[in-house]
Amino acid sequence: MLPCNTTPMDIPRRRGQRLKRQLDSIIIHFDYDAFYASVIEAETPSLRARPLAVQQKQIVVTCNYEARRRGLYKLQLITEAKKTCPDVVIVLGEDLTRFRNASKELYAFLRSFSWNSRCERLGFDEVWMDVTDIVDYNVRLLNQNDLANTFFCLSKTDPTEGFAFDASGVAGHTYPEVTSTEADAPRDLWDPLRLRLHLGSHLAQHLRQKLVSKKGYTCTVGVSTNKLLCKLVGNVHKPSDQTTLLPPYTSEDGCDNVTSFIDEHEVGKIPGIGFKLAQKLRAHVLQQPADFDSGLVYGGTNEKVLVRDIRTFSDMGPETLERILGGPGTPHGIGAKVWGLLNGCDDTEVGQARDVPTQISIEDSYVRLVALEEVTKELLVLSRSLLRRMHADLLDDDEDLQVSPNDGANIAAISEKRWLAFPKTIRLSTRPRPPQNPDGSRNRSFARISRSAPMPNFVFSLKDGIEVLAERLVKETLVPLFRKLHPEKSGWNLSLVNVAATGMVDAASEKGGVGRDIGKMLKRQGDVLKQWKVYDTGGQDQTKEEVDVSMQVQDVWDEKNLEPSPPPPPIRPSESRIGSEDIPTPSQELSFLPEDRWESEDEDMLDDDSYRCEECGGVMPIFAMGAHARWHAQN
DNA sequence: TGGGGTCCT
DNA sequence: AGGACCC
Repeated sequence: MLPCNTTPMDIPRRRGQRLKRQLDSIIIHFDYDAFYASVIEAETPSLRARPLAVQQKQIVVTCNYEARRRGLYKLQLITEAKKTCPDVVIVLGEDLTRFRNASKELYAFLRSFSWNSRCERLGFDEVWMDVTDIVDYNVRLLNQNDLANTFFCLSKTDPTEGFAFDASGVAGHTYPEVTSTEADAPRDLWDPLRLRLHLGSHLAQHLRQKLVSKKGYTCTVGVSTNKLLCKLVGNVHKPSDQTTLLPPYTSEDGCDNVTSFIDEHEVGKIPGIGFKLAQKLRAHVLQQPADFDSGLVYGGTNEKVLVRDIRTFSDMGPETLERILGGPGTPHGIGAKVWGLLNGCDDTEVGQARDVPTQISIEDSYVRLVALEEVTKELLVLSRSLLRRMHADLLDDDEDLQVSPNDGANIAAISEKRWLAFPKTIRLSTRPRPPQNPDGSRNRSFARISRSAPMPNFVFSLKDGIEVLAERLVKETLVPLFRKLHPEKSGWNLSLVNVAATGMVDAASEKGGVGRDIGKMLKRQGDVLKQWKVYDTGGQDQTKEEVDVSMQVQDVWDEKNLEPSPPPPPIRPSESRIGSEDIPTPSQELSFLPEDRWESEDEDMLDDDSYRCEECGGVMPIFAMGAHARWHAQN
C-alpha cells in the first residue's frame, strides 16, 4: 500500500454526515489513442510507421505516438512541429466528417455490448459505459471455489456468448501497482467490490481486444466505480492499455487508494475543475492570486497546487468551497460538488445512449473577415455543411438513393427517410477580433456573441437540394441574423463564424405512452407546435405571412381559424409512398397516418390525436395538418 | 491555438 | 445570450 501521511480528516463530510463514495457501480472509461491520427491511419495503414500530425489551421491538433516519440505534442504550432520533426507527415483535419463517422461507428460498436444502454460519449474519442448490470449478473454466476476458470457471459439469452477468464486476478494494470511477491491474499477476494472490479477489468480487456480485432482501434481504459475515477485512472498507463483502481476505496484515515490516487493530481487536472475554478482554488491555498501565463487565454498555470493541498487546507469543506467558488452566475451546489471531486466522489450517472445530438454546429475561423460579401459567402459554405450534417445525424439510417440498374441516368429516390429530431432554433455566432488597445496591442479573447431565430421549416424539405436550401437559409435567416448581431454597417472584423442547429426536439418524444405525465406532455406539445410555423398563403398578398400553428391551438374555437376543409382520409403506408422526386399533387400531397391501433407490433405509436406526415415525418395534431400540407405544397 | 460538444444561469 | 466545463 502507498505511504500514508495525510491527516485524519479524509472522509468528506457534509453537515456532519459522511459523504459516501459511490461503490455500487462498475464503470469503464474508454479513450481512443490519438484519435484523429488513428482515423487517418485506419484509412492509410502505411502511415502507422511514420510520424503523423493532424493539422487544423496553424496547429497540430493531435499526432500519433511515433510523432510524440520524436517530440511532437498536441496543440503545437505547425511551424514548430516541422522544425522538431522535418519528416513529419501532416494531414489536414479541419473537416471533421471522417472523425465524426469513425466516432459514431466505434460508439455504436461499444453500445452493442451494453445491456442497460448507459453509454455516454464525451467528445469524439471518449466513452463511458456503466457495466454494473453485466458485472453483477456474472458475479452471481461464478463459482467462488474455482475463480480461475470462470466464463464471462456477454448475453443474458445466449449462454455460449462470452469468454473464459481468471476471476481471481485483474486484467491489465492496477493502481496501486501490485507486485507479484505480494500477490493477492485469498481473503481479498471476499471483498465483493474487489471481485466486481476484477470482472470489470476483464470485460474491459475483452472490449479493447474486440475494438482492435473488429475495428482496428486501440484505446486506453480505466476501470473503477464512478465516472471521475475511471477516467483519471485510465491515464496511468497510456497508450493502448488499461488500469483498474483497486480497493480499499474507503477508510477512516485517508489510507485508501482513492484518496492516495486523487491527492497527487494537480487540481486543474480533475475533470470538472476547469481553469476558473482551479485558479480560485489555487489562490485560496496560496493566499494570493494564482499566477498564470498571460500570453494565453487559458494558459497553463504557473503554480502547482495538488488536490491534497486543497483538501487538507484549514477549514476546508463544502461550505468553505461554496464561499470561495460560489457567487452570482455560478451553479449552486458548486462547493459540495467540488468537495466531492477532491475526494474522488462523483455521483453523476453515465448518460443514456442517445441517437441524436442535442446540437449540431459548424464553424470556421478566419485570419480576416470584413466585407459583408465575404461573410455571405462563408455563411453559404457553412449552411451547406450544416444541412449535410442535419441529414447525416438527424435522418434515420436508410439509404439515400437507389440507382436504377436499368438506366444509370434515372436515379430513383426511395424516400424512406424520416427526421428523428427537429432543431427548433438556429444560432449564428461570431468571435469578433478584440479591438486594439491604446498601446497598439490586442487583448486575446475567445468570447463569442450570438443571435438566434426559429429554424425555418423549409430546411426539413427532403425534395429540395441542399444547395437551394442553403441559399435560402442564408438569404432569409442568416443574413438577417448577422445584421442583428452586427448592426454597424462596417468596422467589424471576425475571427470566427459558427452556425448551429439547437433546441433539438426528438420526433419520438412526441409519441404517447402509458402513464405519461399529462402536464409535461402538453408542455412538450406546445413546444413542438411552436416549431410548426407554416407559411399561410390564404391571402392574396404575395408576401408570405407567418402563421404560428400554436396560435391555432388557442384559437381553435374560432371558426375563422379552423381549417376550411377536412384532411384527406388516412392512407395506408403501402399506398402512400411518395418518392422524394415526386411532385405532390394537391390530392396526394398529404398522407397522414393515424395511430395504428390494430398493429400492436408497431412500436411507432403516436398520441391518439397525433398524426405523422408521410412527407417529412413530422408529428402534429389533426388541426395542424391542413396548414402543414399547404406548406409542403409550396416547398 | 481548433472545431467541435454539454449543461447551467 | 453567455459562460463554464469537456475533448
